[in-house]
Amino acid sequence: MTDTPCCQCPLRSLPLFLPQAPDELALVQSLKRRETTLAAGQTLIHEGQTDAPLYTLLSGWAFRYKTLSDGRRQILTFLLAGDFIGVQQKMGDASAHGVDTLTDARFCVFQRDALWELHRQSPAMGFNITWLTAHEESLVDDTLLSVGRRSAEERIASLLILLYKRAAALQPGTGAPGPDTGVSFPLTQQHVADGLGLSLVHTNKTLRRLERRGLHRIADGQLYLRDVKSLARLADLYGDGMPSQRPLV
Amino acid sequence: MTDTPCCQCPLRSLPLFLPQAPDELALVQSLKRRETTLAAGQTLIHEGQTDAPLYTLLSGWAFRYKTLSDGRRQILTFLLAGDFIGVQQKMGDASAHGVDTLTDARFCVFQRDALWELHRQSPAMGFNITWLTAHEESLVDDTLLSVGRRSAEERIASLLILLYKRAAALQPGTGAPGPDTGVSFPLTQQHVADGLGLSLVHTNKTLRRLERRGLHRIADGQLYLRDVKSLARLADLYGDGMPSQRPLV
DNA sequence: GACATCCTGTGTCGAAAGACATGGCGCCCG
DNA sequence: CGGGCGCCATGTCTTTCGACACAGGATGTC
Repeated sequence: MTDTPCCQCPLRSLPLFLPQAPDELALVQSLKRRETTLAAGQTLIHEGQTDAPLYTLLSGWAFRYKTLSDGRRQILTFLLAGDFIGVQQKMGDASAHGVDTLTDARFCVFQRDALWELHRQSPAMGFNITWLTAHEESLVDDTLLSVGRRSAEERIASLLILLYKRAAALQPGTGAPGPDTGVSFPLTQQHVADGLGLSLVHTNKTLRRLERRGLHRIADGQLYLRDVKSLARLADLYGDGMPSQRPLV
Repeated sequence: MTDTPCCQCPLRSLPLFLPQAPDELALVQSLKRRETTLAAGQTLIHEGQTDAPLYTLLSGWAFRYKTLSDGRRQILTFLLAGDFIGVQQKMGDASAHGVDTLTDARFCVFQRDALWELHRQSPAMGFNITWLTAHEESLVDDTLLSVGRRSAEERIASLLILLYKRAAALQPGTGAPGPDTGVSFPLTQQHVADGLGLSLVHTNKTLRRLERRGLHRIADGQLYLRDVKSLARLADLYGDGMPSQRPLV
């Protein structure tokens, strides 16, 4: 598979992403080093790695995580196409979190000083980076609320809805979450558990309970929300509509 | 109390903060609207508020939080002098969080479009904003690891160490955390509980247990770390030294 | 001074979630 | 084609943490 020029990036034609001015696109292109592909279950950035470059996730799923020394793992956020990776490790510092793939995934690789060059050469792109970073933080904020204050059922309901929305926004043609429109859902129950601060067993039992109550269904790597209303009520999410348009670097 | 020009801001003379070029300082000054003071326990930004301006916390303590509709509250991060507030709000719909003060606090108020103007007029300041936003996210990441995967004792040990370090870095003359050098600690046990996803009662009992074991002491609004080694081991923190230098907007 | 409020401290009890064990199913692979 | 492995499922038992109840000290206020 050969690299695609930024201006032909298939992501950019999705309605989820804001259009980019040609000169900004050229700037991004100039900072891009190459593309790279990783199989499912591989590590893109090791926890504690010092010299990780910047990436944009082009396709597939991944996740950021931290672990304790005895192996306990917390997934911080799930990464979908369009997510920008690596801003958090402050320049020259060790990356505080690891990044692993959930599926086969393709990444756009930027040179190390791209973060500064983007700011220097284009205030608009700098602003976009800030936007993406702040957005990413708000995802962590939401998860922290869940893990800190929601019950296991509520956490799972919340996760299913939020991931469904993000995945659907990347799947052109997926309309409102209906009982029979599925989105790709590559997480194992272990990932759900690690993302919500639950044990694997308890996650399994809770998922089964919700499924038996007819709230959702997971089969063949697809997630179906069979009763969004009930899920949203459970999660205490007054979730309006689809995520708003966002920049793409 | 009258406003202080940015160039005389007492924070800037602290070794914690990077020095700023004069023209950047002038830019920040030009976007500053005024200063404002809030008493302890007041709300600076309401959850769900859409048009909040940007702030820098000049002195005192505050915290960001989210609540569920039945009142359960999760504190996302604690804010200390130098923290920049409101980047997430500018992004529109998602994740409004509230900001309340813990102590009397003084804020620097910026006009609403300061975020964009900083990027536009100074790439270096834009980069600083990104840095601060990424840093803030890494604090939430740490908390999420705690709340998701650490036991109550471990969470509290971790919180005490991290807050101690942040507070000490703002208190010139505070050296290494010793058994008898205290830092200001204005949190009630309810705040600790809400920051760690614990109940008030369980927080109280856990704090008392650690205190009786001689790991720390809290008295008269001061926090003393009496056995940093043990605390760090408990928290699984390979905490090196003081926080590194950071920009100040 | 009587009272109200806020914060801390403790005890008992129950519920939610974790630990451990075991089994089944699909899949890959030698 | 049998064995190993990863993931899902479920039962039982234990632990952690939360809910409720109540008490005491400090502070503020009328």
